[in-house]
Amino acid sequence: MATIYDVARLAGVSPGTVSNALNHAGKVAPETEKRILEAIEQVKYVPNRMARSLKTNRSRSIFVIAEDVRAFPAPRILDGISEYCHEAGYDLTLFNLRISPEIRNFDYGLYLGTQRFRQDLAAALAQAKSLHTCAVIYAGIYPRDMGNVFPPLDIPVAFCYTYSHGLPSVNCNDYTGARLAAEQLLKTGHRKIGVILGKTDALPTRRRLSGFADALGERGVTLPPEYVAGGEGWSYEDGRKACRRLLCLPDRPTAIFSMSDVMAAGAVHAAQDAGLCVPDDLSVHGYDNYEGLSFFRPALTTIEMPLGEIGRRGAQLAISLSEGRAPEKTDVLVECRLLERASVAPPGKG
Amino acid sequence: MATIYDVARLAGVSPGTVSNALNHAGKVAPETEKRILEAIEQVKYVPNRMARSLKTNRSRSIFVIAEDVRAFPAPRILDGISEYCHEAGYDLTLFNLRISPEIRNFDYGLYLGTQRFRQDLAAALAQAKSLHTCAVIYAGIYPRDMGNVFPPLDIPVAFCYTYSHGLPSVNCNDYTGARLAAEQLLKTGHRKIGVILGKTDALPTRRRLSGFADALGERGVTLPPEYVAGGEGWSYEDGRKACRRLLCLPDRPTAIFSMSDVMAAGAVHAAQDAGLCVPDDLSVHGYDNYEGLSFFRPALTTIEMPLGEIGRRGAQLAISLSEGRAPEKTDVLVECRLLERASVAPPGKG
DNA sequence: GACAGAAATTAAATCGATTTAATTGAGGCG
DNA sequence: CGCCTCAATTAAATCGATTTAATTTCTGTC
Repeated sequence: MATIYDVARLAGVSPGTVSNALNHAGKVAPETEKRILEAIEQVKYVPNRMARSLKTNRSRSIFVIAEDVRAFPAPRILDGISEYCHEAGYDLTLFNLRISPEIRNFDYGLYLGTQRFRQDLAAALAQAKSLHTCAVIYAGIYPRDMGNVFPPLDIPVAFCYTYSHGLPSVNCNDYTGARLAAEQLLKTGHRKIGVILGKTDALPTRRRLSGFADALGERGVTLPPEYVAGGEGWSYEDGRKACRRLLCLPDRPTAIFSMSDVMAAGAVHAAQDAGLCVPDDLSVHGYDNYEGLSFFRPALTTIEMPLGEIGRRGAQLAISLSEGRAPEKTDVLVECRLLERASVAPPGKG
Repeated sequence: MATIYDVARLAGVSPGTVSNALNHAGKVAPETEKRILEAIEQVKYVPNRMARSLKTNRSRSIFVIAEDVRAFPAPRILDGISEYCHEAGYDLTLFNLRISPEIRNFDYGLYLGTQRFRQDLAAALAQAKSLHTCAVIYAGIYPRDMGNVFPPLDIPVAFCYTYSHGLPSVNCNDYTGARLAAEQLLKTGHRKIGVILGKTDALPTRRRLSGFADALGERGVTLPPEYVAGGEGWSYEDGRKACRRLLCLPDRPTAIFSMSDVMAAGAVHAAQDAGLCVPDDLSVHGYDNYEGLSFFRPALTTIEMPLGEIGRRGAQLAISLSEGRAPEKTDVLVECRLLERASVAPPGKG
């Protein structure tokens, strides 16, 4: 590998001048610069980032800790992070916590309190320190407060799809997202609308519920307590069970807003099992735009979360922070988007 | 940040001794080591990887170039790579080429020949060189030969889910994978079996076809030319069209082997549109275990590709290479696994 | 008690860049 | 012509680790 000394010798200048040509445009005479550039080309010189970072104490690298890189939502967030980092000239080191699917579904909340999780996180952060990374991005699989488990750190941190005390974070606006769903169902003509909640104690559940109820209320539509089902979790089975409950009601809803697509899929199947056709007899509105259901029939009308944007904004936040620019807002909320597809139709057709 | 000098001063030794304690077990007297370890603990010393790598000229890092980190199969491959790297004490720098979904579906082959792709790849490799990364892993979205576009490199490279001339690579065994599917259909009692091909010129298509035909042949079952459909692409629509064709046959097959799950989904819908019930009237066997169809009903019987394993073996290969150990095999094929689900049943029930 | 040899430790050089302070050279002006 | 200024360049120090060669300390033996 060619070094800056090789380039300097070939161009007949000192290493300092080569460095100046590379890093401080205008400090070197044009014809000298030209000679240097030619020499660089000739010996195929690529600066050694180790040496540079050692001297400058700035690595131009971002350290991403992902809870589970394999599954939704991580890949899309990672894509956004990677895109922004690339544009900003940073490179990206990835650390996957590898929270297994079993843990995700069954004892995720518990897991975060375990010794094992703390150790893995500590190992990740030690690696980040050791690499003298400019900033850390923590990308969660679930919006929640990491306050109890994230140790204080002397490197700037941004949280994507999670948050932690007052630290910078980027999340979806669940309140307005749920409003979009409500408005869509109202617009389509529904007045008797049921809701399938996510896990009750989860923040997104509460925010989505309040957005949804507010939007209904503004149009004079009430949400009776018996129309609100679910609350145990986010799974297919949860959605199925909750939908069955709603369908047993004497005056059953004509539409259901499910707080996740996976639960919506369960709800659709429950309706079908009860002999109902979706959307003709019952409309089902999802949330997430979960890619695991891209071939689901009927195609789910849903709320798309801008995960790529979350990653991009997270990276932006992290890089601003590391460059000493204080961001104007540390708690960024990005807006969701309605995707009109086939699972919502006017009521009373069937 | 504490340095090795701080530790040395606090422990009353020289920096060299601290370094020895850390890197050459047994070279330092036990009680000295204990003092050093305490000092490290006390000042929270974490070695500076820049400085270490600069001196040793070994970064203990792996550079992963992914064609599209957002979508199948990259996340699962990345997970495997990340797992192995972590175990081996390497860190992982990610570079996403960001091949967009439109390009993937329409002019992917063409795209690889473009100036733009070459430039992006060159940028990635320059970054890898600049970071003095130990090895590069190229993770494709599609098994094919990168020979025409991958420039010669002075860093070891391993290819995952792609290959390049005689360079080390890890792929799925398409031949035995397709045999598994054939054996499953035969075992279930089918004798009239149609095939929906992937893109004709793709290597997986040819390998899967020959495995499938061989397995049938060994049991005395022939694969008449009119039972082989598709060949244009891998999409839902391709599967749908191909299935329609097969169902129009005078003596239509009782089972169909589709070379991708997405095409299998199209095939199932084509059968349903033709008034057939899957699996009672027609069995459909998929390939890939594509997660986008995890909620598809009927659940697809399919061949699972061990993508995590591909990543793990790729990382293993890359790290062996970088440490100067020549791997015994440079063209690794990992075995697929049959997933029995609901879309395959004995014939003649309907 | 002297001395060889082994064990433990250290001083100093080094990796490849950046940066500061010093130096050189050119041009302008009285 | 001499002096000052400004631009361009360079020499040398530095970042924080590892490593080599040198040095010190310790042990055992005759």
